[in-house]
Amino acid sequence: MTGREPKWLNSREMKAWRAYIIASRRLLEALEQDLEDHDLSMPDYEVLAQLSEAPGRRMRMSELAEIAMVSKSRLSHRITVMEKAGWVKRQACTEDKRGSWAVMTEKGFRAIVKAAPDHVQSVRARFLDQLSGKDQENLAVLFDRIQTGLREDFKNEA
Amino acid sequence: MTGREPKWLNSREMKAWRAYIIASRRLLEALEQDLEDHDLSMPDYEVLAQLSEAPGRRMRMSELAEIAMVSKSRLSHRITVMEKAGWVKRQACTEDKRGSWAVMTEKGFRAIVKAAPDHVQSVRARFLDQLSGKDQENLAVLFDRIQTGLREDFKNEA
DNA sequence: GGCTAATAGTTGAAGTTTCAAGTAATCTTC
DNA sequence: GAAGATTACTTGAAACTTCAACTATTAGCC
Repeated sequence: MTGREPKWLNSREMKAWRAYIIASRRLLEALEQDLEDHDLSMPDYEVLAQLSEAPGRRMRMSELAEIAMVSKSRLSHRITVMEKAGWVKRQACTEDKRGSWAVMTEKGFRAIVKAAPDHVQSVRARFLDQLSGKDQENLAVLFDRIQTGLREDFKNEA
Repeated sequence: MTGREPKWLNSREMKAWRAYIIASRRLLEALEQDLEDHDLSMPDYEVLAQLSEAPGRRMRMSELAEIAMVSKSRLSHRITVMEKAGWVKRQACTEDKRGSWAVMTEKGFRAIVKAAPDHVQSVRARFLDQLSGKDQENLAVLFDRIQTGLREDFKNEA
């Protein structure tokens, strides 16, 4: 199928990959743990943060799913849970009757406003503070490049 | 609780953080998808890869959980599934009767040997090839630093 | 030895995510 | 204007993860 010699990783490559993947896993773990104080997971935080910044603090489900990088199905389930928590409400969409709005409640807004500074502080302490300004700039370039590279499917290339 | 001014992210910080977190999510997604051809998730791959390199291709559950970075409970469940797939077997540990060995079967070994080159190729194409040698070295340093920083709980510092 | 504490691992239940299928409305096109 | 395709979203079931509780064994200690 993949007719390539299995070119193994050299020491430099191995170090880069392992440092990245292990640190990333642990970093995410730590950030999730920090957020637990606010009864939030990272994806849930992202959903609420995006919603809080949307005009009228409401957003169509599809758009919210896209921008928060979760599947539509997952968002739907998650919104159901958040509705029970009283953080959001669903509202029928009159312009397009197939659609529905996710609308942030006052309670939901208070929750995210309370969580946000702690989360930012957590990101800062655990990630940004470990990097110099120059490091941060370099990193942004590298990861933008990686993301761009993902658009091509490497298997379909000669 | 956290008596700090909510120091927000500046543009440079925001770019670094968002580039990193978004690219990472998508990268992981892509790698997972590549592995699907072999009916493996990344954590399962990690478990089997570690097992395949262990002496006698067997390892105590606790050690395996630790080295593959999964919880003991999760590993136990996962091994149950892998047992059904015929990739590993559990074996009672005679030295310590509380313990048990996860032992890789020949079939499991063939599975990981088949998956490994593709996975490495996938890591290479999607991650390493986007970085120069110097980039890779820098990255290893940065992420090692981040990981080290995680050991301290930032909330307990003045 | 015998008591307690710690360790190794499993288990079942509860919560979460994914997947495929379903409903309902809108768009397309002839 | 009606058939067929597409879009928006939800749903239920299956698979997976987490969590707390549980069994069995070993280690520490007086």
